[in-house]
Amino acid sequence: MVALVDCNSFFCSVEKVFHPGLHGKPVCVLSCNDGCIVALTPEAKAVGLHRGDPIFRMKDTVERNNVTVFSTNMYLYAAMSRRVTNILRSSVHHVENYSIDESFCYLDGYEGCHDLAGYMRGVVEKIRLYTDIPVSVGIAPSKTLAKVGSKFAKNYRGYRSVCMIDSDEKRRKALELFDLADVWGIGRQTLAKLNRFGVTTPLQFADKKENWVKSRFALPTLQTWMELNGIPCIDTAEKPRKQSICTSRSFGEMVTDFEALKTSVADFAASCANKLRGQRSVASSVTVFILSNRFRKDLPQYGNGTTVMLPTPTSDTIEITMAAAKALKTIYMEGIHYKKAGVILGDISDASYLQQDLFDEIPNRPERNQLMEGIDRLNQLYGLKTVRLAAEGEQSSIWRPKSEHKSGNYLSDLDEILTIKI
DNA sequence: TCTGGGGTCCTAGGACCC
DNA sequence: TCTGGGGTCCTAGGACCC
Repeated sequence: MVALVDCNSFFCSVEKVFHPGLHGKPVCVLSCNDGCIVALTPEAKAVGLHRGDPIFRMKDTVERNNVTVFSTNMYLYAAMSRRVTNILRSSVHHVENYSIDESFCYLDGYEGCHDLAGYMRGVVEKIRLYTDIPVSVGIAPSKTLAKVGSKFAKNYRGYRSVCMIDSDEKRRKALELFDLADVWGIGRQTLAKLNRFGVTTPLQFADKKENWVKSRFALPTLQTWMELNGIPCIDTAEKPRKQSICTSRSFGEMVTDFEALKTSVADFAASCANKLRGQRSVASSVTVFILSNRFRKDLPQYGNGTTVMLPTPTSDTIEITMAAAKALKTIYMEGIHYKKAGVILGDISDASYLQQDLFDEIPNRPERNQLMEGIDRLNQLYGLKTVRLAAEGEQSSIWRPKSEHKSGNYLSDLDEILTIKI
């Protein structure tokens, strides 16, 4: 059996930990640049807000219902996520971190000595006690069914945070009541296709013959079908190295000037290089893309991207930033109001396997690597971007995303730790 | 005025090889 | 008269996830 542990409205729950008084109140957290709603509490849903709503359109609803709005604060959420994961790892032998707010716990070996649901309820209580984050748990023979279970646990109090699907009757009952669109692995396209064949519930889908599914759908949908029938086949093992690393942002204000655009691309390139070194990798290609504002039909639209190859695989910020600048020059067009840009590193490999290149354009590579290590160490000690390239521009540049409702770095900045008066 | 960011996997088709 | 079979690798785009 496998358990999925899912944090309820995770980003909102984290904000609520540090803002006592929001309990039971509508809260939502915005995407970068204060754009759309990405997380919201049930109370916020109840007043008519949805995930994905652009916040500027919901201003009336927000004001009328006294909804508390937060800008995104990923450092805070990541720090809290690590705490939750640590508690899980201390409770269950084999834990796989699947996303910032979800983990799979493999319960092999726990069946004999524990009542599984009871055991996991203990874990839920521990997480609540130590972090104040509410979680929901689904337990089932496959991950897809565990996900179904966790949704039931979240939506019905009677389960007391843990829903176990451990018999065929329970499985069929759950799949009959569950929304097909909410099944893990069924996206919009697959849902529409299933509907065209008259399949409208997960149970109807699971009850189809294997050949029926095989002849109409590709492998991923077949796997979902197997999982719904209790046959585990989806592998979510944590990948040691990312195959591509991307940093992209929408701009706070639209950018027309090449130099301003260049500083944004330099900033993104440097972030990518930093992430790359973080996983001890090197990259061989740098892709830069730029986009105008697709919502402004009154302005000329333009979007383009290009990839440059690096002569030697590298994780050097200076080299990567220069390559990105070169790429940008070839796609920049004057007279466009740019809204977004991004940098993607590709052809990633392990830094330790890197062969020395006789014709390396950087003769003092070992020293350059030491320089990067030094920069990383300083930035780790004194905060991100404390030491950075001049090319990355001012922190006040117009392209920096808006973030008008951001809470503090309560878990990572000594000056911002909350003071509690008793 | 205003609309997110970062990934993975799969597949079809083309290019190329012997 | 009339043009094979089997394979790999790469890439772009689609679909999905959080």
